[in-house]
Formats: sequence, C-alpha cells, structure tokens
Amino acid sequence: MLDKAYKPNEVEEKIYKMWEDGRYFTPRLRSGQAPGRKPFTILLPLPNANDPMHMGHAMFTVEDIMVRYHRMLGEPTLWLPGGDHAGIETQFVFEKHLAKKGQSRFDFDRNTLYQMIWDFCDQNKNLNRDQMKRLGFSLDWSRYHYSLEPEIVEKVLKTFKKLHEDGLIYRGKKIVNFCPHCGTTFSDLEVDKVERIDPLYFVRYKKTGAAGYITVATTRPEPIFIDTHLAVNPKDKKNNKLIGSRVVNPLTGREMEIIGDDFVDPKFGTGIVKLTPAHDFADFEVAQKHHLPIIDAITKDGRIVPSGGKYAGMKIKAAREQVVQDLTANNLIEKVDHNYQHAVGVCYRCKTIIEPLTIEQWFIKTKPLAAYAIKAVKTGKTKIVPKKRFEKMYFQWLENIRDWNISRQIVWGPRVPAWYCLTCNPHLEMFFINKNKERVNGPYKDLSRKFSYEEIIAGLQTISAPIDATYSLTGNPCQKCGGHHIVQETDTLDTWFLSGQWPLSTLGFNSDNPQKSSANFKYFYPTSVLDTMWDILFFWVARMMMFGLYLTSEVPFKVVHIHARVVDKFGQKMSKSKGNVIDPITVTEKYGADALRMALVLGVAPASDIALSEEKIVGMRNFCNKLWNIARFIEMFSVNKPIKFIGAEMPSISTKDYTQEKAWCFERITETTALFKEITKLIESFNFGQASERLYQYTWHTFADMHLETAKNWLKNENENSPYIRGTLLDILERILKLWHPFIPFVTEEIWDQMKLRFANPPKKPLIIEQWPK
RNA sequence: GGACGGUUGGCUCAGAGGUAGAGCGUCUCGUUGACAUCGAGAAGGUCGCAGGUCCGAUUCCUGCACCGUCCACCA
Repeated sequence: MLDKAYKPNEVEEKIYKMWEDGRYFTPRLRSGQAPGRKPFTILLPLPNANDPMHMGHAMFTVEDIMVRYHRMLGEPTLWLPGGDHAGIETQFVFEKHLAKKGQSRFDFDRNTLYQMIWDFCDQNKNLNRDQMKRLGFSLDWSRYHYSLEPEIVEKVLKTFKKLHEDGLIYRGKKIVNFCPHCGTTFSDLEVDKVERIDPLYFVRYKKTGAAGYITVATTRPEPIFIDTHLAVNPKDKKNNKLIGSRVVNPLTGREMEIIGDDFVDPKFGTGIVKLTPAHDFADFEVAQKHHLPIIDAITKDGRIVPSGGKYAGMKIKAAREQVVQDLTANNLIEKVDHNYQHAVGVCYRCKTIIEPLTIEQWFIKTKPLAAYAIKAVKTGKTKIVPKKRFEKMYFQWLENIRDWNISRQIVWGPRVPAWYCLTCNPHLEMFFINKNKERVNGPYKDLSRKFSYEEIIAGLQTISAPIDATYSLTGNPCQKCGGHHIVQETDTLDTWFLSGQWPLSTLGFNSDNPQKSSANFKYFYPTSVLDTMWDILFFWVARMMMFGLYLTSEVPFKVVHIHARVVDKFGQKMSKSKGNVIDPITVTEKYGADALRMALVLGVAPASDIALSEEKIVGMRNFCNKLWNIARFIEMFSVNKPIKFIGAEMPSISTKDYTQEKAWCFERITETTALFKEITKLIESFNFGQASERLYQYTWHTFADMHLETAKNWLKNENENSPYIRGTLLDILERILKLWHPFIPFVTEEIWDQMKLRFANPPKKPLIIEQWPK
C-alpha cells in the first residue's frame, strides 16, 4: 500500500542505485552489431571537476529528459559525463588558497605547483558527480572522462601537431590581451567590455619646421614616449594636408611623422590619432599595414619598460599621472574632458583592465576552420535551436573571428608541445628557482655559466623565447646540433583547446588514422544533440564545430539546443555576492529531486530566463505528491476487486452494450492516446516547457479533478461497469507514468514499482526502460 | 555603433490570426473511503505606445519608448 504522502528522501537513493545496478545508463549494443540501430547521444557539457554543482548544472535536467525519452523509445542511448580541469579557473582558486597561507605561485617551480594543484583537485573531484546523481541524471558513469587523463591529453596534443603541420598553428609576436593581475594572456572571448568614464587628454604636438601645434585626443598619454607616428584620415579635408608632415614627440622631443589611414574617424576628438602599435589593437593593425616600428612601452608586470627614462619601472597609473603632470608643466595639454565615457576591456575573471601587449604567443589560424563551421550550419548539417536567435549570433561571431591565442602563462594544463634547443637558442629567457630557493632569471647563455642545465630545469617556472627561436614538436635531442639541452615551452594550452575536442577525444577518434578510430567513435559520432546555455556558444560549441569538422569532416552534433538560464525570482542572475543563490542540493534534500527538475522545466520557454523561486519548487513538490495520491486512490479502489481492461475487449463489445460508463472508458483511452501524440511532438521539437505544462494540466485538472471524481461517484455502487472503470483508471495511470518519467523519474519509478502488477499485462521491467507509448 | 530578446492579471512567466492561460498570492466555502503538499468556487488583464495588413490582431508588418543581452579597434 502506498504511503499517505510521497517522501522523496526515502526512495531517491534506492531508485538511483537500482538504475545503476541495472546498468540502464549504459547503452545496450548487441555484440558486433553497432550499426543498424540508430543511437542517441549527448555529451554532458563538462563541468569544472572541482566545482560543486550550481543551478546551471541542474539545467542539464533538459538533457536527462531527452536521454530518458530516447531510451524509452528503445534507442541505444548514451549520455556521456566528464569533468574539466578548467585551467585558469582552477589555478586561481588554488592561488587564493595559497594567498591565505601567505604564499604565491612564484614560490614554487612549475612541477611542484602542478602537483599541488593536482592534489588539491583530487580532494573534491567526485563532489559534483555525486550531486548529479542526486538529481537523477542517467549519465553513463562507466564512461566518465577527466580532461587531464593521459589518453585525452595525448589526443589533444596530436591535434596540435596536425594543425601545426597544416600551417594552422603558428608562433607569432602579436598584440594580445594580457591581464597583469592574472599574469597571463587571454583570448578575445575572455575579455569583457565595461563602460567607464576616464579623462580624455588633448595633447599638443609642436609642428616641425612650422609654427604652431596640432592637438591629439587620448585617454592613454603614458606610452607617448615610444610613439613614432600619428595618423589622420586621408578623406578628412581638415587634416589630410598634414599627411607626411612632422611633429615633435611631446615627451622625448624626437620627430614623428603623420601618416594617412582611413581607420581614423575624422569626427572623433581632433581627427588626429596617436599610434601606439604595441598596446592598441587598432594601432597594431595600422602599424603592420604601414610597416611602422612596434615598440614596447609596458611590460608583463604592468610597468613602464626599463628604457622608459624617468618613467621606467612605474606602474601604469602612476606613470600616467606623472606624464600628465609633465605635459601640463610644459603647457602641452590643451584641455581635459573629464566626462568622456568609453568601453574598456577587462579580465572576465578579476575585472582588472586588460593591457594589450605585443608578445610571443601560439595562435590558431581560425578563418579556414571557421569557414567549415559556418558552412555546416548554413547547409543544415547542424541545426541550432532556437534557430533564429542563435544562428545569427553564431554566424556573426565566426565571420568576424580573429586568430585564436591558445597560449596561457599558467601551469594548470597541458604544456604546448614544442621544445627549444638551448644550444641553438642561447638568448632564450628563463625564470627558475635555484637550489637555494632564490628566483633567478636571464638569458640561458648567462645562466648557464652559473647553473647546471639540470638545476634550471628542476626549478623551472617559465621561459620566454624570442620570436625567431627555433623549436621542434618532439622532445628529442636537437636535430640540428644534436644538443640534449632542450626545454619545453612553458605556456599551457587554453582549456577550450582541450574541451573543444571533447567529442573526438572521449569517443575515441584516431587522428593518425581515422579509419582506425574506435567502434565507439564510429557508432556514436556525430552525436545527436549538444545542449548548453548560450554563454558558451562561442567558447565551446563553435570550437567543437571547428575541430570536429577539421579532423573528421563531419559535424560533431546534429543539433545544438540552447537551454534557459536560471535567474532568481526577480530576474536577477544568481550570484554569491547578491546572496540570491538557490543551491540545487539543498532544495533537493528539502523537496525532492523531481520537484527541482520540474521547477526548472515546467512552463519555461526555450532559451529564455527561468525565474526560479522556492515557491515554484514547493508547487512542484505538491504536484509530485498529487501524482502519488492519484496512484494511491486508484490502488485503494482497486485492491482485491475485479478488474477488467476495456481496451482488450473493445472489438468484442457491441455498441448496443455501451453503458454510459463504458463509453466513458472508451473516451478516456482515446483521450490519452491523443495526449501521447501531443507530448511526443512537443518533446521532439524541444518544447519541454510546454510538454510538461500540458501534462501537468491533464494530470491534475483533467484526470484527477474530473475523471477521478466521476469514477469515485460511480464506484460507490458496485455493478457490472465497475471493473471496467477500475481498469481504465489503471490504464491511464500506466500511461501517464510513462509520459512523466523523463521529467520526474524518481516518483514515477517508485509508483511504477508499487503499482505495476496491477496493470494489464503486468510489466516486469523498471519504468526507466519501459517502452514509450506509440 | 551594429544585432538580438523582452514588455500579457498583485508577483514570476507560458501562449496562439478568431470567447485570454498557469504557478504563486488574494477572497469565500468545504475535511466521516486519494491528497490540507487538498477540494469547490470567486475576484483580478482595453496582452508597452502609435500606425499598417486582414472579415478579424494581443498574436503578422513598420515605427517609437523602456528594460535586458550579445557583438564591435572610435583613440
């Protein structure tokens, strides 16, 4: 007999264990018969293996719904879990811990630091796995992968080599985004723009060989001392006569030339721009176009370069103040606009202002790869849902893509697989900790006089190789000089370089010989659906498309489904600092996993925001209990009573014998058949919000409120119709349990377990692998 | 500067070319065979503004306003 109320905490763990023990999450492939039956595959967007679960992860409920639905259709269904080492994210969390102990990453050589982070991660790497189990996610845990597994890393590095061979990876000295606080460069995607109000200085430049000044507006006067050129727009009638003329650098007195380029906006400021190629993206491009010198003014420490005269070594802000003071003293500042608002790039993590620097980094040529990714969506090989909104975003980004900087100056991640011979590259700069625990740096040729190669390598922190340094992609002795003193690049790879290959590396693609890829790969690739939130459409989805198409000529997934974002009940993004975070595990413990799952899905439009409140979760908990009591009611009325299933007798009952009750029974069967079709259609079209809302309406307000009340009346007087009424109620219950199962797997499985023997053709299987109604 | 999304009852949100829906909240009534995590009933919306298409629009189109988001080298 069912209890009076549904108690999720008493059954969820038991049920999940039953599913796991039954190995239902592992796709059933008949031996030697991989093809034939079309599989359904989803790769879980790999969470940071180190992070506890948050509501964003709980949204993977949408994937569980799809997976459970397809499993019930009888398809071999794989939902593949994984965990990401999350390079920068993890290293920073770790560094915070170090900081609490008064230490920093510079106190350790890179190998020691790496090992420390590894151990740190090991402590809670199972945390979010256990949490996802709490929510009932039917992930195939037997295939779990961690992004730093040797096999995964090996595949990823092979891709690096292949890209390099194809000329799609290169080492370049280009302008990149550098965060002085994080001490590493970032890709363009990791830079956020914030509106700021900064002073706009109008600086006077004295003309050479003529009287008077020209004026240039700038927010960044501090690197003026390395400037060599100004620019105006050739179409600018007011200023274009200046092209070719010369002015005096207001800080150094050196001569500067004015060039013409149409990137200059005549309407901005005075229509004249100072060029600082090493520290401004636009200026860098112009400088390359016109072959202008690119001179550094700022170092990786966020300070003025040693050659900066009186400003050398000053921090940027201090240098700016000093420069302004000096210019003012010489009456070279015409005016200052203190209300100038502009967008500044900041680090997406720490919000420090990004310093564009021109340094040596590893890049991927993205244009050719992006072309594949664009074509695949244009031709419909991969569909993005919802299409209208996100395909446009996708194209816009890929069409304007710049080369991808994949170098990171951190230790937590696989190192770039390139090795420099120190004999051939004596000018290579090295930073290391010597035997006496002192930090030492300098060019190798100097260091090698005082320290052995072994000592340097043992204490190595980072290297910085000149742009013309020679390197090889094997760790073998130098092919040119035979030298054994080699050093591997200390830059590590952008995390997304790894996760961008996730479908390939986890499923067993063989890049040496694609024909020899695993049977697994051949069967499950391309995957069916990739479901994620829009925030990583570029970071991850677009990159997977590029890598997948480049390596296999096949898309990695047929559908990209964008799910909704969870916000609080006032529409605010959940964040710790706002204190509006609802923890998925806490509410699961309180109201049950099914209640949370439903709260994240019911009535939610695709890719919208979900205003999640505890009230909604309570409402959904109430629904689960309602469903439970529907079953309980039917059980009470049918136990030890004769039961007849009208469906089985339908052909043999003639219309003459239709009583009002029997007609009612027929109508109920027809009604639920229509419901199946409707729900199936909604699920197939990714309208999970509508599917669950419709089911909710039917279950509560049609079945419970109307039909059960009718039946209750009739069943007061036992007669020849009564067995049919009971049978019909059992039939409907059986059907709606199936329809509900993908959404609320625990409560449906538990009711199923307690009730299934009363159904027509009593099933023996658990609900999770029962057949979806046709 | 481009592009996109939103604007529907007190709150949070669904929805569709043809009498407006849900959850929560509010009000009234109701517990002797499921459920008070409940039932019966009620109040409450000129579906942002202005035009246009149509027999008919809140739903399609155009413009505007406000809110939000993404992209972008205006120094």
